[in-house]
Amino acid sequence: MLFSGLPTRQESKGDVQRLSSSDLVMHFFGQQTLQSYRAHETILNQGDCTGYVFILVRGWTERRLGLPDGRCQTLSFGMPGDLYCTDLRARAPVNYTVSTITPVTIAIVGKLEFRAVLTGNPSLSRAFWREQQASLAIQQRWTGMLGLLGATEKVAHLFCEIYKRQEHRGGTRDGACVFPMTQTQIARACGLTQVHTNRTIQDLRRRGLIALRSRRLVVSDFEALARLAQYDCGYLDGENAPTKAACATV
Amino acid sequence: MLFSGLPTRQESKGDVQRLSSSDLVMHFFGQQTLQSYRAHETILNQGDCTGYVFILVRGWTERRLGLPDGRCQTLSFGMPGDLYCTDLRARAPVNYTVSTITPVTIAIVGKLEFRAVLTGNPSLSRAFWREQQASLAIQQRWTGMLGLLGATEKVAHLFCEIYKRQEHRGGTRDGACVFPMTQTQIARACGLTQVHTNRTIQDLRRRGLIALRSRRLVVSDFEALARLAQYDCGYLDGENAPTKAACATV
DNA sequence: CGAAGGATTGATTAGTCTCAACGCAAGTGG
DNA sequence: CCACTTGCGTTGAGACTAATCAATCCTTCG
Repeated sequence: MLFSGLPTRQESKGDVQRLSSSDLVMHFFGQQTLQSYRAHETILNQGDCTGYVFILVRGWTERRLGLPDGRCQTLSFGMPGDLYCTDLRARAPVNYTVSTITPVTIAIVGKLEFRAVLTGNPSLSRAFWREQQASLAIQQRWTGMLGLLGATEKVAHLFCEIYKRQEHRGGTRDGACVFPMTQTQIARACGLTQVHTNRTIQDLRRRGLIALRSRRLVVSDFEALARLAQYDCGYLDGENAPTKAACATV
Repeated sequence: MLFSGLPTRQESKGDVQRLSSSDLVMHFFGQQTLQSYRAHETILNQGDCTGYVFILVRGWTERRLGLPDGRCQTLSFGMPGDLYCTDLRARAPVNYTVSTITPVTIAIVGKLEFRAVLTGNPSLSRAFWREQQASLAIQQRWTGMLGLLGATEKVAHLFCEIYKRQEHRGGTRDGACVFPMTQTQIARACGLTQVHTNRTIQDLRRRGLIALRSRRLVVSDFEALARLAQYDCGYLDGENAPTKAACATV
């Protein structure tokens, strides 16, 4: 989300905390390499060591964790502004695989250069840190969801997250947004079978909570969906306090 | 893990990447406030906004995510050296609850002060960043394990993780280590029922993979346990490359 | 128009949860 | 020192969720 202002250029003012003032942007956009991928290609392989940071500029990606026995689980979906390979040590291996869902453009910045820019730029540095905090928060939330929600709730939660993340960047209209993932990909993210995911989605449709067709998601009643999914959007931007959810005493 | 050298003082040399040189340590240990808790107390509440960073100095903690409906899921276990509240913005809310498993001592450092020290100290700053990366890696791994492992594998995976994390700080002897969590707490971490966790542990015992009694875990054959759990220790220290696990093509 | 990938349906099975007890050990108060 | 309490671990039976296997249908795209 660090560079979420880049593609649309709409956050450039009024939000002091976010960094999208053009001089910061230019630090990278003057010197970077852009690279394009088609859908269903692999950008990074689990175990790779690269000297670059990857900034997703256009398109959607999927970050997966592979197990020795071949199974794999999606850890997060990426959309423009997301970063990969943020471990700035020169030869740090990544412990996930990143592949494209749609056609994708990424900006590649050398880690050395990236570090140099950060060092000379406290506000960029702070934004970078915030970005990292947000990733961790999302990942924690995802852990929670997988651990304690049932199938319907999980899928609903994913819909909520994707919808809200797009709303943040102004990517929603009339309760609808882009949703390029197939049911198989949803399944991998929710730790379910593709078949069961299908039945789950049908269930959500029948209840009138969502519509999903031709790569678009329509959420007519977000509140209802969020209630079902126990979704709490507080974690996405660290600004709003999350609800102080009751939690059984240990 | 940032300050993992503190309690035992055994990493102070030879490891350039880790920071435990006493001058760095003193930055905090000269000025901090120490605070003690008994077992089963709450240190931080989901939704709290504090101006402090918490450094776990002694004991074990549990970080939980609570849902509106009261259910909760453990996100990670904390042991000496772990940090909480690393979002350095003054009034950032935490989106998890931290409570003690054993008696605990924590060091409390004001965020302003913490930031100031970081700013003047690139190597500490880098270590802090690494620490954050490690948390994210652990959280990703946890997400993966909840999503795709079965009950037995999950529990085995948790045992592997706890064992390895202690091994890193020299906390193991003859394949044994401290393990203060109850079966209920294990269950909350693995997204299982306490009852089912119990049967699962019995199963692991019967197979001769572990022994667990009076708050100690004995792992006679780590390799076997790791194989069952699909455990790959590469992610704990970013130094070793994780295995390039095969991952089905998208 | 045919091929391929994605979505849907049905029948069956495996894994996990739920509910309900009971056992055992450590700690507490009389 | 014993009776009581409390927390943790263990066991059993039955219900239910989600996985598996196997087709079939629909849509998109070359």
